[in-house]
Amino acid sequence: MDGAGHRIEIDVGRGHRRRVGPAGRCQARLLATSAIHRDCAPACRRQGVPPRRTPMLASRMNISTLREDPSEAEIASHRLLMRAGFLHKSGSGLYLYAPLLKRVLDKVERIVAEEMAATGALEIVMPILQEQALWEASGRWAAYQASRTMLTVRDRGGMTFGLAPTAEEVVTDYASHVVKSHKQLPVTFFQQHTKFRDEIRPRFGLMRVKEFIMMDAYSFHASDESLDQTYQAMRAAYDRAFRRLGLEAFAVEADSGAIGGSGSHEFMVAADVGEDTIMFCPESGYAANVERATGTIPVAPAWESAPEAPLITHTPGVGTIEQVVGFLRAHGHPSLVASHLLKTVLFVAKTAAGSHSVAACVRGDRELNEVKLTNALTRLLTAEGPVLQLRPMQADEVRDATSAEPGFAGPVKGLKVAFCLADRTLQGRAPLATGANLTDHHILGFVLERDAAVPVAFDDLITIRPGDGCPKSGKPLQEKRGIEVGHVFKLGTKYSQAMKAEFTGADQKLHPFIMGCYGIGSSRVVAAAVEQHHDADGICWPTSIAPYQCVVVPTKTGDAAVEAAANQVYHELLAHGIEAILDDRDVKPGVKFKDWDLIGIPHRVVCGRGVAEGLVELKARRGVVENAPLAGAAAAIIARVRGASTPAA
RNA sequence: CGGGGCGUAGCUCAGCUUGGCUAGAGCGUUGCGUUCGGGACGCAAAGGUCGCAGGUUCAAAUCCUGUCGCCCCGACCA
Repeated sequence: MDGAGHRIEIDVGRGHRRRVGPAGRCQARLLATSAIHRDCAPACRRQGVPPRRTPMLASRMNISTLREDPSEAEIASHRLLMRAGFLHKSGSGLYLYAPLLKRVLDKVERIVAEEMAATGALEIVMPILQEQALWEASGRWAAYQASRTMLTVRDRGGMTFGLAPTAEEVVTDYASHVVKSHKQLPVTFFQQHTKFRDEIRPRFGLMRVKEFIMMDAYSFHASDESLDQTYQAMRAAYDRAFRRLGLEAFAVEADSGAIGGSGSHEFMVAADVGEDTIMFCPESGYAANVERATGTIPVAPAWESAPEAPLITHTPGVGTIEQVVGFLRAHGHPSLVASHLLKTVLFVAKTAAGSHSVAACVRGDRELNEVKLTNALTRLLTAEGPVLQLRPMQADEVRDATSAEPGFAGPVKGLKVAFCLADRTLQGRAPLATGANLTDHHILGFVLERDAAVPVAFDDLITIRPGDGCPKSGKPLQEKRGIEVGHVFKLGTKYSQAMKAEFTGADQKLHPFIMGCYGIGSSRVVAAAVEQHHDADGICWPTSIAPYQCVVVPTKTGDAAVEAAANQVYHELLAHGIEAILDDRDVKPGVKFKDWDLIGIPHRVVCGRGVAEGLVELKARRGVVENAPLAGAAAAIIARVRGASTPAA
């Protein structure tokens, strides 16, 4: 089979020169190329042979570049992937991967798979349709229905299925059937498959879509130490994979969200268009998603004019923090600042057992972090399972809970909520001002631990912001934006316990698996790579994931010497396993240059005016033009490609 | 789901306010010719149920009602 492939290539080379027909289209070329596609490439793929020798003529590649940006595309990756013809929108959040993108994605998946396999992980394929019963066994059906993340479908028999947003249930069920003994542990399974999430709002092209491709891995362990080892091995494998992918990615502490579990890190690619905010400390190396970040905040200056005892004060029409501060400063408290206020935000929290009203108190100058509140509530409500949904109270619910108009709530007499939490920075006996649960009134000189009319649980509830102290070094934290391209979780026994997935330990007793899970958004990696590697002319693919490594551009169609030179370089490259394109299109050179810059092929060989003197031009996508002798051109490109695709580890 | 915007040729958009000729332009596509180193030029051509449905009117891309879709800002996540 291999031999046949080679022979066909040579045929292409020979038939290539002869021109037939007035438009300069070459019949022999056409036939030979389609023969290759039919006979060689699929066969190679079937045998797992890398598609390295697939010859490619630009005239047969269905290149469809756009001169203008599609109106819907806002960020670079979306804009450029669309313009260069990598992507076609099929529906909102649904994309067709064009031939060029398929090649990029294949390379991403291949690198990820190699790094996973290098850790000893075993590749599998799981179904995308998952039975409701499995998800009920883990207890996640309700949560995913509540958040409406999972799209459900029904078959003709009336069975309900979910479209896989992730696969903990399926793989845990699998492990429980095939892993019986601690001697088989640890073991890690992974797959690279389509995931579906019913996104509230798909956006940014490939960045946030309903259907995407993700590598998801799941590890099973007999001990926490073993989980720790694999968790660290996975983090290291991610580092290697992202380096090979040409991405600058870094790990940050993260919230584990709906997946659950104890420890969790996200892998971020720094980008201004990223949807996540990261707090970090250059001093200590601390980095965390703002959903999760902790830190120290400056102590509020003393409020000197505070009353000794709680004092109900008429504050007509001032419901917001700014208004209250302004009013009180004008009425006898000129030194009062927002940090002297206690802000009470009211929520309704839903669990499997029902709904609860919740009051959350934070210092007036700080923002409440709803992720932290959700987690704090979940800890408080251990018996009821996790908080499935947290939403702010509507105005009429606020009136019911406080007997006052919105804007005057406080943890004082008249507050009717099931739970009251307060940020731990409010601990201590400093007097504050807070709503009086009475329209147009606040209470001044309020000391939370002395005067609260409801039981208060303290927890970390505020959103950390730049300038707050790093929890490790105490130095000011900084902020940046990132694209989440990967995530690692320690799941513990959350799923194995719920689903009774157990193995026999050395003690001859049954134990639930201790689990970890790990994901890399392969299709999002592609978008992130473009965000990180582009310029005004188009995409600049890292060589490791470029759809092709080199393009050979003859600038004079019809000039026999130029075409011969281009053919020679092209076939030399192919013969050495370089993924090369020959731009045989009968268009002006400028069109070719623009196209390849936009598409982002890393290396270019131009055969044109220098050919008469035996010279061609070499140019890296971001480099400058260099002249080289025709005879050494292919070798030079080969050296560049090889050098780039094996980065120092 | 709340707030904002948009649906007219493959793409980017004019036209709509103030209803009225055969619905336009640029890019792209096809043919012929001239060109040929950074998105050439000339000539010719194809391509539209103006998102869909209903209404008002002698007459609707244009006005009204409904509906569907898409995009942007906020709450979910790889």
